[in-house]
Amino acid sequence: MSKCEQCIVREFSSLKALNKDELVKLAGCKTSRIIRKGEVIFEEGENVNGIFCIKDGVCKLTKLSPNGKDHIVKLVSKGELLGQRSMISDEPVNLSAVALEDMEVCFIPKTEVMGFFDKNNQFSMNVMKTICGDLKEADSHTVNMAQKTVKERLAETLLHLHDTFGKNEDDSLKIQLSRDELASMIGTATESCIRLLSDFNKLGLIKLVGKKITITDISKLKKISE
Amino acid sequence: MSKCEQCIVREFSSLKALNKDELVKLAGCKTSRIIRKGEVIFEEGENVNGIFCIKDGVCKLTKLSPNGKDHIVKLVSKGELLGQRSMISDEPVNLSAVALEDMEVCFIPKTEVMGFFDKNNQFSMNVMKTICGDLKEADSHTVNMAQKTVKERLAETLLHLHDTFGKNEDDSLKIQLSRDELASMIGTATESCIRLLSDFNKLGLIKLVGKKITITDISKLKKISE
DNA sequence: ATAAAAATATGATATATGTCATATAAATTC
DNA sequence: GAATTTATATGACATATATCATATTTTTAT
Repeated sequence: MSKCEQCIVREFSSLKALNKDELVKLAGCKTSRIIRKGEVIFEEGENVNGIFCIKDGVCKLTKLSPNGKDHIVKLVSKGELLGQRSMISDEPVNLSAVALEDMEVCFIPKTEVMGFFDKNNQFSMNVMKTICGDLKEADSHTVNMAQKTVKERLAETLLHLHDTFGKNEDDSLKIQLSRDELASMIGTATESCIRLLSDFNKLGLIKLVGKKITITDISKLKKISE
Repeated sequence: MSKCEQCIVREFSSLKALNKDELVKLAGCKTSRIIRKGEVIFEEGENVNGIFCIKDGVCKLTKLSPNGKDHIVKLVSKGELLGQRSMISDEPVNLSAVALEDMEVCFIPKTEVMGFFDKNNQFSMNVMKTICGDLKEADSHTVNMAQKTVKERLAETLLHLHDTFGKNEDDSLKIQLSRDELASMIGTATESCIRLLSDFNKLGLIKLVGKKITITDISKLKKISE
């Protein structure tokens, strides 16, 4: 069992507030897991009873709509925590988590986290601020979905992927989503998504090579995203 | 200055965790305000520096979209608190609050609330649970906006208004929204909203008398909302 | 009470987006 | 490495929704 004290990603999450003793205690009760691309970490409605700390990799948080389509609510990556809302609400998770790449995640049981929560004020404050940030973002998403066109949402999403995950040496977006996944992030049909990508390509805003997307004109994309 | 101890609505919010001493202290620093229908409580981007406790009335929380349209993110009524997220994030508010009816609200300065927050565990836990509930709801809204049709969203919203605010003696919805406001809740053009209401009316799902809306077939509406 | 303004309603039309069909390209399996 | 499956791409068409125009009703102001 690796030590949490020496884990770098801890510094990126609420867990950075924990002191040495707490980290030792944490290391003693956490369990580590390798999750392959496409595997499910947890499913909507499940009782998770703890939180996951992402040591490496990226996953999507999805919610099933009554029309049978999955909607990607959020992408979560290295250093972030999963399942905090559900733990605090004391409810099953409302979203599913599925790995977009091979991942390494640690599971921390609820009892342990709640202990830190009670005793370490900075930790609980960090968690709260994270959740408040998520709420602000979620409201903003709702408005985007309700008021923007698919084209605007696609432009915005491409820029968001660029800003959040960066690019490879060849300038293509580091995060690789299928057209289907991209469509389910912006809330449209896969074909519509493909068509608009193709339009952006013809307009010289992006370059498509196989599955790779390269943004070639950020400012015009920004203009389109409004 | 009225006493918080005797205020009934306190029981409906996170404030119910406060003890007698805390309530006396609260009563000493809170300020009460009457807000007329249509008046703004706070505006997106403003520094609010405290929270509002709604003693009476209902308001809408809106966010301006880049297309110039306001989107109604949430309706908030008697007994609920406003501005919690902003206070915890230590950021300007991300939503505007506008009264839908005449209201009575109390303002509690941030310093005071944060004091309770630090010392009263139950209070901070209540606030967190509220915000977690908001987040769950917001994610669900996002998915609805992204995946459901306008018709489905209208049906769902009517049912939600019915469940949340109840009905008058004549069975019409207690909460009165203009067609414009209803449209800005479901994220559509005012004309589309009016047209669909008219369709629902012709199908016998609702009854329209002036501004009043009466739901006459809940189960069919539920079916439409999916 | 009357005039003016705003809200509601409906028609006509344009546009965005979804759906279904089919072709091609890429990835996976045997 | 060929065969099969899956993902991407594009066309044709249907449908949902937005926009603009105009009529009617309701509310507000004088």
